[in-house]
Parts: sequence; structure tokens; C-alpha cells
Amino acid sequence: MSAGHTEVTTPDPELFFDPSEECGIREVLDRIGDKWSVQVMVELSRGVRRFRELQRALPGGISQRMLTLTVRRLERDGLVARTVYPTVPPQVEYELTGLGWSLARLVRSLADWSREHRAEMADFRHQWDEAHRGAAE
Amino acid sequence: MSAGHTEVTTPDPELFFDPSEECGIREVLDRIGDKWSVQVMVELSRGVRRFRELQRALPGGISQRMLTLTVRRLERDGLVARTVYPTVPPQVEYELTGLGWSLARLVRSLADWSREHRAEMADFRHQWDEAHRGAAE
DNA sequence: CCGTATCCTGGTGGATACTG
DNA sequence: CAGTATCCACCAGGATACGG
Repeated sequence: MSAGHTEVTTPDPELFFDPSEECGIREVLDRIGDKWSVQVMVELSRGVRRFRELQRALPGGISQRMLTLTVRRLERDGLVARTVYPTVPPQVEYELTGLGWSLARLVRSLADWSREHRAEMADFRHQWDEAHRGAAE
Repeated sequence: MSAGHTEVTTPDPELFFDPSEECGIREVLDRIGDKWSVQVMVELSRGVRRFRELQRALPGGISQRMLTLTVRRLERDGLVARTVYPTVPPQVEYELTGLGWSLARLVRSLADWSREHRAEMADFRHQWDEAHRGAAE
């Protein structure tokens, strides 16, 4: 049936978020919802990286400023460990902590979901655009 | 040992993101990374909601404009179904689609992760702030 | 190499007013 | 009630220059 029409499954009773509110969603999203945090984690999931390596590896090109800010925040939250070798020139290595890896696992599942459903979503968007053509302008 | 020092676990070899890149992360985050999409989905996971209900339910107070934009995008992506009852005054109902529920499950796991680790992260932040006190004027 | 300090722009989202 | 249309403020993030 593919994406024939907007089917609606019955809600899984166990799934409901507790109405006691502030379920914690905002806190995570404030950490991974920004432009670079997740990409940095993804790259670090491939191994230890130095500052420049990290910067060069990120697609789209991150500025030094943003890489610093991003990596500092990740460090502060305990997701990334920063190791400074007092050499000259200075050398700094970044790697995921245990906490970082546990979050990376979830990030991974999000990525998997995305790839699994991207065709379906593209389908929906196409339908929607089709149905709403002519309305605007 | 709690969060004694920044421990680093060995990377799970199976976890690595495929280096073929554009793993799909950005696509999901572009959908759930904004201020309201997830909150709307969370509320809709509790049941069918009308426009105003949705607006009143969201903590922080969303503007009509943003609620419209958010809900339209979710609809366009096939995550939310919109049903219009041609009554007067008009009545519109929103609910999660199958696709929406599948994403909601992941959102839920993010929320769970957050609650499970928020203490640990707070701990880390406290340590970090402690260690970096005095550096900045 | 690894940052920090400034400056500046674009886009997200709020406030408000108006329609069907 | 359920939107649409405008206008506007704020700040995430880019560009650039400088420092340890």
C-alpha cells in the first residue's frame, strides 16, 4: 500500500509520556538539537580526533569558533573527554566518554530510523505538495 | 564511582556510523531539532487534539503562527494527520500517523535517556564549572 | 596547532492584527 | 475556532583577526 493515505495506528498504551510533564525531551534536544553537536559525536564515534582533524572531517565546514563552543559544551556535559598534551605546538585529543557513547547509540538509532523512512517521508511530502499546489499564489 | 573522572569506554565496533556519510542524522534533527515539533508529538501521543487544545497544552506557550507552521510541517512529512470537520465554527483534529508513532517511540527513548542521565550530567557540569572557576574573569 | 575576541548577518520564532 | 499576514527582536552561527 506504500503511503496511499494517512493511516493511523492505534496508540500503544505503554508509550504515552507521563503527563507529569517536563519529560526530559527538551534537555536532550538542547544538547543534540543544535547544528554541530551530533556531527561531532558521530565523527568521534569513529575514533579519537584532534581539533583540526575534527574540523576538517565535518561536512559543511564548521568555524573554529563553533567547533570550540560545541566541543566545550560536550565536554562540560561529560559526553566528550578532552586530553591536552603539553607539547609544542600544542596537541589536543577528543574522544567520547561512556556517557557520550550511550547517547551516540540513540543518535545512531535516529539515523537508522531516518534512512529507513526517508523514502516514505519523501513520498508524503510529494503528495502533500501535489495536493496543495495552486493554493498559494 | 559515580562521575569521579572522565572514564572512556572502548568503542563498540558495531556502533560506528558508516563513513559513507550523510548518515541521515541531519534529516531527523531538521525535523525534531526545532523548538516545537517534538513537544507537539508528545502531546499528540496522549491522544487526538484540536488546534486550541494543542496550543493550550504546550508548556511555554506557543504562538498561533508557530503552531500552524509546526503542525503543517509534521503533516507534510506524514507524521501527523489533520482532519477537518466542516462545521461552524470549524473544527480540526490532529493525531499521530503510523510513521509519527514510530518516531515518537524514538523520541520517547531520548526522553528516557535524558531522565536516566540527567543527574550524572549535572554532576559533570558541576565538576567542570568547579574546575574552570577563576579562569574567566 | 589550538584556541579566544569581535563584529555582523540570517533565520527562527514571538506579538499583534485581521479573516472565514 | 482555526487559521493567515506583517512586522520585529533575538541569538545561533559565520567571518575575520589575533594570541599562547
